[in-house]
Amino acid sequence: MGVIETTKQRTERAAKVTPQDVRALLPLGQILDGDCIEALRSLPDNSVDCVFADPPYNLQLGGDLNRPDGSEVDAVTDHWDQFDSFKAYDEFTKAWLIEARRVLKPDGALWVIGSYHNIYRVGAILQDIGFWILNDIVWRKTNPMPNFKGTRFTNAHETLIWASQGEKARYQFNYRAMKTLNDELQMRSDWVLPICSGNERLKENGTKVHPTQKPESLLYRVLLATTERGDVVLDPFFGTGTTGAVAKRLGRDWIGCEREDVYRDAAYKRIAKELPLDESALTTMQSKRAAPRVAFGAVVESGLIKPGSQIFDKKRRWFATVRADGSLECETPKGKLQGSIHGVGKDLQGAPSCNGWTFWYYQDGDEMKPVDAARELYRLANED
Amino acid sequence: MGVIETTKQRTERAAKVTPQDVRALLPLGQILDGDCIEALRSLPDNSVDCVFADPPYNLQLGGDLNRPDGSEVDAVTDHWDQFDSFKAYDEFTKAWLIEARRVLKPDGALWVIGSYHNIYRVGAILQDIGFWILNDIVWRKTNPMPNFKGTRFTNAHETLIWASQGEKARYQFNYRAMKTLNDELQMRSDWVLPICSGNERLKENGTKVHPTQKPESLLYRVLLATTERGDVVLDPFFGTGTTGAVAKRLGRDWIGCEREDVYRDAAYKRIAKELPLDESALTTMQSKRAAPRVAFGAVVESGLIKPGSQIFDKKRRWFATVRADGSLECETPKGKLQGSIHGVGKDLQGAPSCNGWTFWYYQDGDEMKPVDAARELYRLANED
DNA sequence: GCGGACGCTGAATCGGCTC
DNA sequence: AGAGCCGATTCAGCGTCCG
Repeated sequence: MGVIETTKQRTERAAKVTPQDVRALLPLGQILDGDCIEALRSLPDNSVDCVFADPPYNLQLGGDLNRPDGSEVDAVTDHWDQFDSFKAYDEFTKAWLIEARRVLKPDGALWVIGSYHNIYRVGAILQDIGFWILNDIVWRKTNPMPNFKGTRFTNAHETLIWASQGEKARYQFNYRAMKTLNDELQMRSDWVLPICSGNERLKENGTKVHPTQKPESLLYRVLLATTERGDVVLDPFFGTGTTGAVAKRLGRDWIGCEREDVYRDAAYKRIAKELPLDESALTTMQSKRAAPRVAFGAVVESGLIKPGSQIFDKKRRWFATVRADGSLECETPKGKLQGSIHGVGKDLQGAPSCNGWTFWYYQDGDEMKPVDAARELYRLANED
Repeated sequence: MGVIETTKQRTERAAKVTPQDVRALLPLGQILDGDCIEALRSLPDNSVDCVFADPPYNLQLGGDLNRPDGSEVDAVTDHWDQFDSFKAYDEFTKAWLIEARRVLKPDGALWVIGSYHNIYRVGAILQDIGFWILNDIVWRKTNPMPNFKGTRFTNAHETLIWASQGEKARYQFNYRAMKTLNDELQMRSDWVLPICSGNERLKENGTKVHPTQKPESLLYRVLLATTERGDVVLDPFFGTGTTGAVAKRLGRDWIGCEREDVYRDAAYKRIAKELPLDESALTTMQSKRAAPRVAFGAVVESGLIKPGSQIFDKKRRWFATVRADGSLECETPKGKLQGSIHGVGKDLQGAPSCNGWTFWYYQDGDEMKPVDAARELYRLANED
């Protein structure tokens, strides 16, 4: 299909323009007025890191809806047809998703939130046009509205879809920050968060400004998990600007689209009051992947683990001699093994792979310690 | 679209045959062999009350996955989960959904379970052909498989869609039984249940018979919520027969479709061992007036205290039968008492009030334990 | 017999860089 | 572009075995 572009093609096209060039063209910190699809069309290709979208849920869309060709959908009839309505909603959804995909960088990610009324339409279409679902997330509301008539289950959750540009596309996931946030357990796909109420809920003369204002805690988790400081977040259905407020607080840049004056005004006021967190607050836990790489040889060279000494696995089943260049030598019944701490560990266990840093131990006085402890010491001693 | 029939048309067509006529034509308690769509075609129109479907998820897994300790994950690589494309999967999905819709009575309901790999396809298609979504339900797993590589959120839930035949169609919802089961709070759209493991998991020579066996507690809640005694439940992807086993226990009739001999054999054996709960256990709370004040249902659902079993006071002066929704029934010289554990305890003693949790005991092996002990166990197993 | 250590496993779209 | 290498990464539940 013509709308689908491979990750490779996108990467090549993106490479023609430098990131600095593109960033300079972006209306950072602005809310684009007018129709969302038209507004998206004004933005350059491959230019934002994250799209967060909270599209309309209602399938009886009234005058809010234009087909991709610009014609207006007449959905307001007494006998409006369910199937016509799905068709119109699908066209609208496909149009904004295609624009979002164009604007998003090849290694950017899309978030969409919805309920059972629309999320199956949205999910199927985003898969159709080439997005690759990474997770779906359930926002479990601590305080949902009850089902007053007792006719169904209390609708106590909404669904978010997180998707990359394609199956092979890269994406940002701050694993360590999420694990830290969740009490040292992996963050799960179900998030328990209260709905937006109290002081956080924007009100004008006692009535809520926007009917579906999302809680900041939800955006906080989304942005902390899948963006970095300085990233650009685009929200095509900006409303009263929850995305912008949280982005500003977390040191991310933002762009919004919103056609209603009332919402835009409220959002600008709200975001102006928001203060970015300072440097130290924004520093999050980094995974080992992001730590500077240290060769085992450097640890040996530094003397933390001595050449000629023996290292061994936790149960002392295997012993190996450390050589001057950081390679290992190990006598086995089947012959002599030699190689890296990883390779020898792998071969000894007959495993598909091995992290030598945690597999091997060395003797330090009375204690045995994983060689990873020596790497830690090395990093501390050689910090910039 | 040709495949769509209005609720009115369906009702008129159904009226030509009496319910007794249709029921006599049904292969109750049988697992139909062969292709699911062909098998469904052999069933008459408008004849079953509920369809529960656990279709292939179309996982599209890449290479092997190893745990951090090097062991290999036993993934779902069965041939029945392989499809060439979204298009092929969609065609398959539409075909079985259309047949399910034809077989289902006009006031029947459909349940489908899936993950993010397939549920958006399924949800959009069932809307397209005229089903009307009543709720989506999130099964939050207490013990999901972790994300070993630290690349995404732990995939800790699956999604169920519950749909009627159309926007105006009637459907069965046992509101009172659900509220009783949930400690006198409305049952929510997120259900916290463990995955199928331990003795419940069917094994042959130490290996699991089916890679994706669902927990009985999940089917228990589905059938208790949306079917009545004597209803016919059809499962087009029967597997090892969880739907049939729970249907039999709850006094519902069932029909299955399954093309794998191994699964059919295991299912027949399993269901043969299952005993239906007796009359009193199956009588659930119907009206508000008879409503028990307390929540004992979740303990019953979890299997810690079995529906149909007897509980008794410390001195074994009184005995009561536990019903499927957590209410009690007790024969006395003065007549039959029914209600919550608290209400029945109170009436038996002629006391102004009674804490049923400490009044009632259940037999656990050789020991008798207060039902509060089972509540403790339940809390421990379901801590948030 | 009991408590703790250890082992196994579950619907999973589960790397990234260099050469 | 594919192969090779480096090395990061897991939670709850249940069963078994050992002291």
